[in-house]
This record gives sequence, structure tokens and C-alpha cells, in this order.
Amino acid sequence: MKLDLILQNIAKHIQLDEKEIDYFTSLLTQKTIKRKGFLLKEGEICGYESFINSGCLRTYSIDNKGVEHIVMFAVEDWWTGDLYSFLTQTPASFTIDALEDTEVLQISKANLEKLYYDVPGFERFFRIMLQNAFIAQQQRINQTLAFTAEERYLHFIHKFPQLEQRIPQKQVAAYLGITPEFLSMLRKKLAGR
Amino acid sequence: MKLDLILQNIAKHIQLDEKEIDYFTSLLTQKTIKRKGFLLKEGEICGYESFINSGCLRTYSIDNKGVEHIVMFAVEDWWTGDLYSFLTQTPASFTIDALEDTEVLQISKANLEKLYYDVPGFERFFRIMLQNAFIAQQQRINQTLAFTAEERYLHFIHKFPQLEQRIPQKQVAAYLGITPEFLSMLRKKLAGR
DNA sequence: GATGAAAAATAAAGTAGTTTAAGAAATTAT
DNA sequence: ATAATTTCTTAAACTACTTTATTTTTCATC
Repeated sequence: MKLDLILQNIAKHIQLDEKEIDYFTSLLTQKTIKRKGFLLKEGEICGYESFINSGCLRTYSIDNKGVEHIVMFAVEDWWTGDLYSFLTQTPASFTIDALEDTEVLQISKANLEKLYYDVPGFERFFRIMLQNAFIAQQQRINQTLAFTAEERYLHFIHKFPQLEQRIPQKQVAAYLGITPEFLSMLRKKLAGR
Repeated sequence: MKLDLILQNIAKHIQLDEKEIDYFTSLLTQKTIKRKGFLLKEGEICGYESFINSGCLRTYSIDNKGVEHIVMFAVEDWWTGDLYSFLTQTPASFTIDALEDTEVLQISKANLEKLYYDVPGFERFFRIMLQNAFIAQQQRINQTLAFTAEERYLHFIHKFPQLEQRIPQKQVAAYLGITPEFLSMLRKKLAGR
């Protein structure tokens, strides 16, 4: 099991002794998702929060016209899952699938609750993870309200320079909230400068 | 100091003894903001997270044309603040002001850190608060991506039925990401049904 | 209760982004 | 390598929403 990334990330925020690390590790299960494979489908109950070792996942909804809308990307060193479905054990409203072959470490709800109880430091760790996620989302909401599609695209490639090379452009469009056709047009316009 | 609301909210998630409640209380300061008064201005450093006892605050940005974009409303029983500015002690990118006379209880960064240290149960409380906030924001992001302005407006009045009566329509428009003129048009269209 | 200021309504003209459709390019599978 | 599928590009017609300007209504304050 490849634990380096997640343990490094944890070590940035809380201090654990070897026993606690081993205990945490014992609560995780590993999963591999092939490209285009699913981590979670809308309507299913989200059994796990997943930490990403490698690859790229996207969380999205599908509207009544069949169009996909990407709420978030998750890449190495980050976590994902339908948190509402996970916490309430109700059907998920988002689907999560893989844009690349992806390897995750998962923790179930029961095990996460045990972990909070047995190693309270993890309350702190997840509190900090959630703070970061909250801030990132708040900035994203502001982006969608205050900026044009062109500005949002420029901000995207600036903020996630590596990601644009790794995923199809239509996924970037689905994240920006525009059509692939319009993104193509924007790129053409921006290239001629 | 009116503590009912916040203490009730805390009691839903963690158990505190009287001593801990008193200690928590001792770390809070009360503040009253008149309607149109400011809790925080863009560029200032956010010194406090605020729990709302009564009233209504809005967190917004102002674009280069002077247009306001509302990232969130905060009403009774909720909290607000520019979390990024608060955590990093760097200039805020959002402004927070009052749409009604508002009463808040505030905690400073130093006191919150003390609180986490002295009463670890608060790690859990804030973790849960952040989970709820994260979920609400994720749903909001999905709304703005997947729905038209009309659908978003209908969802808004359904989800916050009381709020529409309390605040000017132009603030609802700034939250939905449309102009007040277009919201007015939508309302006229919807009324004639 | 009058007065001034802010908010809401209306309408016409304009634009950012969508839709549709068809072909070219790139990627994946055989 | 070739075929099949998916992705990207281009362009014209279209629409959801904006902009600008004017009028009416509501609200706060003296």
C-alpha cells in the first residue's frame, strides 16, 4: 500500500507516533480505478472518503439534458467523495469517475468515526482539510459570479497548469461552466495574441 | 451577552461541562453592527470568526466595474468571516456587511487556537460546522453550473423562504449571479402563471 | 407627513455564450 | 497499421442574460 503521500500530508498538520500511524493505516483499504471507471455513481450511497495517491478523479452531476457539470477535480495529495452522502448514508447526488488510472486509499464511515474517537488528533487533521476545501470552494463561487468565461479559463490554467495537459478540454469546459465549442473558440482567440 | 443560540448549536454536536462552557464564553466578545455597517472590508485582516445571534450578513466581492457579487449570506445560527484572511492573517478579498441590524459573538484567532488546545472537543465542533459549510457550497457550485437563472431563483426561494422577505431583491440577484433587472423580469414572468 | 434616496419595474438594443451541424484531428482498441 | 470512437474545430443561427435609460414604487429620515 502506497502511503507516502497521505502520511506526509498528515504530518504537516498533526504529530502521530508510530502506533497511531499503524492504527490509521489498518483502517484504510486500497482501491484502483481504471480510466473511465467509477468511484461512485449518483444514487449510490458513498461508503468511503478517498485519498488520492495517483491519477485524477472528477465529481460531477448530470442535468436533465444529459450534460455533465464538474463540481471538482481531485488529484494527487487531495481527497474526494460525496461528503453529504457519506455523512448521512443517503443516495449520492454526484457521480465520481476517473480521468486517468487512479489509486486511492479509502476509509469507511465506521472506521473514520472510530479514528476520531481513538486518535482525536484526526479531528484536527480533517478540520484543517475542510478549512482548505471550504476556502477553495468559496474562491470558486466568487470566480463564477464575478468573472467571464475567458477570465475563468485564464485563471484555471494559471492555477492548475499541469491539469490542462492531463485531461480532455471538454472536461475543462464542464468545470468552467461553458460548452466545449465555446472553450475552443476562446482558445483560438487567446492563441492569436 | 446572548449566548443561547450558539450554545444550543454546540450542544447538538459535542458535550461540554459547565466549566468548559464558561471558558468558551470567556473567549468571546460581542459586537453589534448596524444595518449597512461593516464587519470586514476587503484589504483588512479578518481578526475574528463571528457567530450570528440575530440579523443578516453578506460576504461579497466587488469587481472592477464596481458590481457586487455575494458569495454567501449568513443569518441566525450560522457563522461567518473571511476564513482565508483569518487563518493566514493576510488582507481579506471579501467584504462583509450587514443587511439588517446584526448581533454577533466573535472569537479571535489566538483565542480559537487556545480553545482548540484547551478543549479539544471544539476541534470536533468546528470540523462538523465546516463539513456542513462545505456541503452547502458544493451544492451551490453545482446549482450555478447546472441550472438556469430561473431555476436557481426558484431553488433560492424554496431553500430560504424567509430570507427573500428580509432583504432587497437586488441582493438576491447579486447572490444568484444575475442583474436586478433580469430578476425583476423573471419574477414578472413567474407571477403570471 | 413631506422629502429625498434607494429599490424595483419596464422596455429596447446589445452581447456573451449556446445550439446545431459537419468536418478534421487525435486517441483507443482491434 | 487500420478501424472505430472520441475529442476538437469552425461557423452560422439563436437565446439567455446584460446594458442603458426612463419611470414608478418603496423606504428611511427629518
